[in-house]
Amino acid sequence: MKGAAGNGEHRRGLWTVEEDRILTDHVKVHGKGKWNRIPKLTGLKRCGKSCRLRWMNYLSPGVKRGVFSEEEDDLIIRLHKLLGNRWSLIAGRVPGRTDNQVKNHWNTHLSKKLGVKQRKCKINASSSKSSKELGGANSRTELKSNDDGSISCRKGEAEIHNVIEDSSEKVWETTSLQDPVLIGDCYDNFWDPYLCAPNLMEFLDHSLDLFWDGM
DNA sequence: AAGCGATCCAACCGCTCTTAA
DNA sequence: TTTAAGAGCGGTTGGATCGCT
Repeated sequence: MKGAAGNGEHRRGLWTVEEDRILTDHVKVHGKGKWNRIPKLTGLKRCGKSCRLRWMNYLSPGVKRGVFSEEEDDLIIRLHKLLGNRWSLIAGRVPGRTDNQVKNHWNTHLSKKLGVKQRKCKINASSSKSSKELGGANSRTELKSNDDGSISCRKGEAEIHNVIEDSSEKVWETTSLQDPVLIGDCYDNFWDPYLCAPNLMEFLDHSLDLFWDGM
């Protein structure tokens, strides 16, 4: 690994069972947040950022582990086509999966499966470098399509959100009249129309069509 | 069994955004 | 309005494991 964190003050590398236990116990008692205070309060020799990442990507009870299902793959591929490398947004629509998981899965499996060339998203709206190059906050609202078909920018993030949410609502309206058909190992207490609607991909395709028509 | 390259994925970094004082 | 701290994001790295020779 690289860089400034290796100053001897904080441990790096894989987390031990004991460290996991300490962090889990702390979050159970105090809740999430104030990550930078956790090392002081618990004695963990990890930086706050590392604690947050470990909780979000591994220890949080909502995190699903194991292989990705066909449905998840399909959903990720479609969302990536719409959103590009907006991993957190994509992960937000894939229940139980974190942005890191989705990103890794895309880079190691799906991009190969689709034959997508690895290339950087030059106008990725959340990319620190690109937003700097494009000059600040407005860069989030100007989009254009990439060679690989993904959208980099043109509509604002909120609008993209709206398209996804609209689609979600339509799926919900329709499917709530039916008995849910759970695909794969859906979570207890979690029901996501994207995963459960029989025709969910048609809805998503339709919403994508509407999205493109409006551009 | 040993060596070695390929693959996977957890973890880190640098940066921006958000929020509270 | 400014500023500092906290939170979050995407890109990248490197250690562990796998599979082939």
